[in-house]
Amino acid sequence: MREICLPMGLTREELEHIDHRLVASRRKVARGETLFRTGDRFESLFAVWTGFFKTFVSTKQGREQITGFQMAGELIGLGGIDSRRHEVDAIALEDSQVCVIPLAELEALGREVPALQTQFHKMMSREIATDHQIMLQLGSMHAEERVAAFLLNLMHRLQARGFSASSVLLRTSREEIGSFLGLQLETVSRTLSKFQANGLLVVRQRQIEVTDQVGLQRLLDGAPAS
Amino acid sequence: MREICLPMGLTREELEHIDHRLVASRRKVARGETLFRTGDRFESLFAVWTGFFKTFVSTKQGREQITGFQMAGELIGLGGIDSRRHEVDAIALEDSQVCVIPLAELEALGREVPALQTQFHKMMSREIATDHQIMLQLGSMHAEERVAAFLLNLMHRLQARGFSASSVLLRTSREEIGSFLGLQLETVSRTLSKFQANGLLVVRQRQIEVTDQVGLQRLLDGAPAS
DNA sequence: CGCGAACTTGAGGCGTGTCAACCCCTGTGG
DNA sequence: CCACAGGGGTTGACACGCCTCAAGTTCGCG
Repeated sequence: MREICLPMGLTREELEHIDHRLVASRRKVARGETLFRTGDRFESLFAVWTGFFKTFVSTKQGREQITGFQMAGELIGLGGIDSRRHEVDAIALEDSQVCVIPLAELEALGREVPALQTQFHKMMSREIATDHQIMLQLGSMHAEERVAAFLLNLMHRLQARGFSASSVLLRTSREEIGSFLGLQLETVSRTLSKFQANGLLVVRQRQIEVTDQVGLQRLLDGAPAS
Repeated sequence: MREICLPMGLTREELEHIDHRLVASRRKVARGETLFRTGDRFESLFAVWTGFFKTFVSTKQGREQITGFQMAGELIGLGGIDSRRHEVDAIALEDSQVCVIPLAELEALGREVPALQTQFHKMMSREIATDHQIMLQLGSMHAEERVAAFLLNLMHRLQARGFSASSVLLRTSREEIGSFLGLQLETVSRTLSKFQANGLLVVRQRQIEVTDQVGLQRLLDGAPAS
């Protein structure tokens, strides 16, 4: 399987056609390093190749809201196309590599290769649908439901990439999880402790062993917490 | 000025080329009527032509989170492109008309008219950026800040369409505002009453007269409520 | 004109925020 | 190899903002 940066259901010929034209360059981003900042001029999208990122918006007063965590195969920067300025900060949470995808190139190639165009639209659409689910969490769920949803979502994405079905190594601090979920870090910590007390999982720092995935899911399906 | 459904910075010739090919049909949607439901097969986007809509996601238990209110010139259904299924319900809040835009047509035309393609990408991107701002509200703002942000956003969008700068006729119930902001309807009502008591605005049912827009903005910029 | 939905307002409870103390890892330098 | 520093994490006590429940009012619509 050829290495590609946009994981798209394209034929081999289409891939040959695209590949080196689309991905202008690779870029390494060390843990803690900033990929781009809010207000930076937008020219390219970034596809995560290896590693893990967070993106966040902030208020003038410095409050931050994490808008997403991105792993291999996911795009960063889609919100900046409209204004030609990035509207989030993007920071690597571990040593990472990204593919740089100039938007102008992507649009031009999309005109030649309809399957690429369609794939791009699907990826934008998926981000919108995902964001709506996050709104649902932030707007209508209690702390335990939010944390359960966060863990399950992370597990599903890791499983889709071939990682363990039950063991999750968080790349994020409690504070970052809290910022994403609209909770304080203490609430995240307490919730994880409670899940452990209830036999749903075992916490060891950032290593989470989920022993009862069904039980976590049941929290989301309306079962009252015990 | 010719009537168009995608308000795009296109030349006259480009418009001639597109218009009747792109907009397959118009559709009237009466107040309270459903445009589409979650799970419905996705084939077309909808551009609001006249009127006002809400979109919302729901949990299995029936909790609802409104993900947005759409007015003239805004697209509905972008989140359904990826899965080919709608991922929200869309309901008209007043008698409305929408343009039906088959996605296949839009993509095909986008290949012929780059400016249309770019415009479409911008509109998807704008939805993403907007959603991030909503996450910021839901995740990190207090009730008063959320209501202030909601009102200011509504005023800006109405002003951009040539409506009054200070008088807003809400098309939404307190409950719908609360669902959008992650608050209970009583909290919305109380907050509006408090704003009135503080001289920021005058509430008469769904008619809001904003008498101190700067004061509302100051609430968002970190001034403590009085 | 009258019914029901929408809205307002109050009282009290609860979930999460806030503040603080302590612990546990990790990495670093002696 | 150990001592130490420091950030990240856990846990407790308390406060408070918002939710919940309830009653009463107003308005819109049939």
